Amino acid sequence: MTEQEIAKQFPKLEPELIQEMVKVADLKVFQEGDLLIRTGQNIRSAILVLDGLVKIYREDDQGNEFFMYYLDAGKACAISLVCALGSETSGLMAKAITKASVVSIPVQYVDEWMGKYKGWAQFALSSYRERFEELLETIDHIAFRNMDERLVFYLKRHQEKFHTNIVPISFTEIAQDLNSSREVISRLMKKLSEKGIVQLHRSQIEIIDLQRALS
Amino acid sequence: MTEQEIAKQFPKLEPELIQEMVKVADLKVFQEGDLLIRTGQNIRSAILVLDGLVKIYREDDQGNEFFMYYLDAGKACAISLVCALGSETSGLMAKAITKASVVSIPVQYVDEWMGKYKGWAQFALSSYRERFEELLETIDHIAFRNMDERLVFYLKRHQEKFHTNIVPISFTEIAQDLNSSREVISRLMKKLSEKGIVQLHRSQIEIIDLQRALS
DNA sequence: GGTATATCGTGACACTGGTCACGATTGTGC
DNA sequence: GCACAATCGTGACCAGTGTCACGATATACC
Repeated sequence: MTEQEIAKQFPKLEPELIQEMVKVADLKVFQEGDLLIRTGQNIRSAILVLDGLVKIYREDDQGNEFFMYYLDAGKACAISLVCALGSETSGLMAKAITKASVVSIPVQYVDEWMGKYKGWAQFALSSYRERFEELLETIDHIAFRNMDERLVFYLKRHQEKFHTNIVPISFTEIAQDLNSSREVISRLMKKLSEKGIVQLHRSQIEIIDLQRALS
Repeated sequence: MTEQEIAKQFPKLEPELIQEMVKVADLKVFQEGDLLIRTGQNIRSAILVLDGLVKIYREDDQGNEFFMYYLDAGKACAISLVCALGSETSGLMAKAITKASVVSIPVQYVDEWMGKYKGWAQFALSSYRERFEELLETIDHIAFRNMDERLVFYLKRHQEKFHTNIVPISFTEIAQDLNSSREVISRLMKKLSEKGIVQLHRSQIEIIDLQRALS
């Protein structure tokens, strides 16, 4: 982990802060499918994503999981900041869906740097803000929208984060992410393909034109 | 607005900060039913609740509103901090449900104090954290629970915030808050009263024993 | 090639919850 | 008392979606 690597993804942090970070933080590399944060785990470090993509889920006591949002390079897990400060456990799960490098910062520094480096405080705040907005958007969808609209939104988010029209995710996994069932996704996907919005292939979906879903 | 009043509700803020706050902030008093924040409004000040109770809603473009949480004395509207900093508009609505006194802090100070007063930065962060947790809890309910459980949770929150077993809210309003319909609430309430969990009176509900709802 | 596994399609059915229609009850203002 | 509004109850119906059952197809591994 070099200062350049961090500075590139987190340009708003002060050089001195980055120097200190290199000294005290760990670089952790996760492989595709690895869990960064497990439900119920006591979180002891804040997490900044240097590279790769991480999926954040909410999990309830019955083991239902619900996809909330992606974190990519330059983003921080707001929940890890929350829990780091409070030493609390969380009902959250973070999973690497590509190979991912993250900077892991021990609890005490998260707090200490808040007063010491203005850039850090601003970074933490804007992380909260962005995650907060995403949560609100998520609430909108589950509160006000039907499954068909939510599915389109799901595909759209994937398209935006991966910059590709190929979604290599099985219906089963999509169903889990949306807290639905495979059969429902299957039915809705059929409708989307009939409308020419997507093309279905085995184990992957090709997005043709999501705009058309508005009609 | 005196320093004592503020210090009483916000004991963690530095005396110097409170002095400055008295100088630059406004005290606004809202009557029951008044809107503090309107959907789509550009928010120009952060809001701290000194007294009374405020209800926070999410509203979508079709005018559906969805109750998220209460703010009481000593709490801040995290969204007003968000939007204050970013000068953005929000899809949110804040309504006074009792007579409420709030401290209204112009945008520029919200940001300035973040570096100047450690107590302020910590207060802002912990506001985010608490609101974030509440949002997660809200997501749990709409994602994983049925309307009957959500209704019980709604009553429970009211009981906790108001410290009373009398809920003076019409079925129509509860239905709006839960993004449901009056008839559904009516049916579920009947079940709850048959189980002895609540007693129904005109325009108000008496909570008898919410614990029993678990069975 | 053959077997196991993952993935997907689909019809039948049930349940939750939203909508409609109508009426009953209670409170309010005159 | 009387008109009116707000509140609540309830039956009928329907749409969305979760569940079950079963089969079809593709992929992976031996």
